[in-house]
Amino acid sequence: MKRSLISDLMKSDIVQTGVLIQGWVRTRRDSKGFSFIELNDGSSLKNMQVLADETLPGYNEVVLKLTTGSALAVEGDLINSPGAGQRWEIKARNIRVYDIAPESYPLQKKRHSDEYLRTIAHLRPRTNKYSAAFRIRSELAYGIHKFFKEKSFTYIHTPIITASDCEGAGQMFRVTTLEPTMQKPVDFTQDFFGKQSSLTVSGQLEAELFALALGNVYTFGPTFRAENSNTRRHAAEFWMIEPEMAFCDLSDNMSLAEELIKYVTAHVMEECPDDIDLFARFVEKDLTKQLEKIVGSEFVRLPYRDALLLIEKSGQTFEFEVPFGQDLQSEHEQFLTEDYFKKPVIVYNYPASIKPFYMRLNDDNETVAAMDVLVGRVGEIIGGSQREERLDVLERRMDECGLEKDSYWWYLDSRRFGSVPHSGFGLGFERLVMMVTGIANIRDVIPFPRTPKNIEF
RNA sequence: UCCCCAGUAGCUCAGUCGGUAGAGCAGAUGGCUGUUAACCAUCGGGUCCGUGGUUCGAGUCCGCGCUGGGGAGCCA
Repeated sequence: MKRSLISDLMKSDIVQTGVLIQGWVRTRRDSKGFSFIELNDGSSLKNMQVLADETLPGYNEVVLKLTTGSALAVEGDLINSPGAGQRWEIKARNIRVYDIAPESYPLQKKRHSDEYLRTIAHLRPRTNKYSAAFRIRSELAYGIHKFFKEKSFTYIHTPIITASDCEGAGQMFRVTTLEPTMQKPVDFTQDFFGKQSSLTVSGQLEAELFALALGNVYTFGPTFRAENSNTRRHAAEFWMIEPEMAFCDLSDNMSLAEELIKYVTAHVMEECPDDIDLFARFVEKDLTKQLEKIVGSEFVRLPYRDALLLIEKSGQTFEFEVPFGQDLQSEHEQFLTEDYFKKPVIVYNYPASIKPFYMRLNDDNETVAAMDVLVGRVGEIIGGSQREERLDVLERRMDECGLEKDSYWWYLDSRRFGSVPHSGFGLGFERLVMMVTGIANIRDVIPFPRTPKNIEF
């Protein structure tokens, strides 16, 4: 008999005889002469209520011994449930036990704290909240590919191991086959690649090269930062989406960022209504309103200078002041997105001094064509810019940043041979999942999070 | 890396003024009921994070360490 998914059976219009479901027991309730078993197979939040009668073979030895977490196959008939609370149930004809979970099974049929579930990350996808989170994560990933496919972007796989150091994005993890040693200097000519190499902190530079060939491209892959960040929004290994578009200026870039966020948000609201509803009820009370706002309103576009003025004139007391030339603090971002505009805000034209070399210098010679998309609760979800396409300006900026130009010869070549205006950005995938679900900690939106001092599982 | 908070039963947590540990859930046993995180009764269950100190006496006070969380910075 072919296995049916509980999610499909729940949508059935008719009673069905002879169906097979397989899954894990969430709870069992006994009555005189029969038991109810709630079975979940991960296909959706919904459990199938299984009616197990005492006439079943092995009822006393098997059914009455079933514990939360046990694995079963149930053959039976899909019938209308006479009880309140569910439309369908399965009257079992045969129950096959794969495994009885012992009493040491760590998940109970009650609410656990996120902190505890993190210590059993191998089992937490069996809970409602985490199964919902990871179904949404999957659907978001699909939505992103669908968006770019519909816009005729080409999906590029940029390298994960790289030799380009200091791409402007922080500390990198070393990749080496050399034995660990405290001895210095290390002779990297003896190493696997004959050169010092690392895990990528961004696929952007490589994506730019492909944008200057294929027009519109994007990457979607893992990214690594060896920063000692201990916050709810940073992980050492995370996934990033990086579109890169030729013949595209900062304004087009912002438009695409806004369109992408709206598209994928609407996509999961459409495809995962039950899962979203769980988060709206139990995790972030305001979630539905927030998501509707994201999908339905125009994002604010605010030059950096104007952002400073707003913060100054707000009358609010902040812990930090923001003189020109410094980045906005978290509290300022929160003020803009949560208090003042109450919707996503794109801050652009930042001072060149706080942004990396590849961002295009504006005519004022002081700011660059950078943009950050800020959303409530999560903060910076996108960072991007128009890229510096003028070779002389780019080289000057690299000098100012103290970069070794020779090792970027291939990047600079793109400005020598048919250079054009182009733009792109990086979207933090985990932060997107946080935005859409209301989950507050990045460690809870990635299956097995990597953070400082944490690499279990 | 800096600042703040927490660590007590398998899980969630209470523990007063420093006087020797408790509830709910989970588990086991029995009962009841087309049940809905079922319900009722009984029972078992503790390295009070570790370490040193103060004290007649420390879960409780103090020092150090470990782990977790929140905030800040770095950013996606």
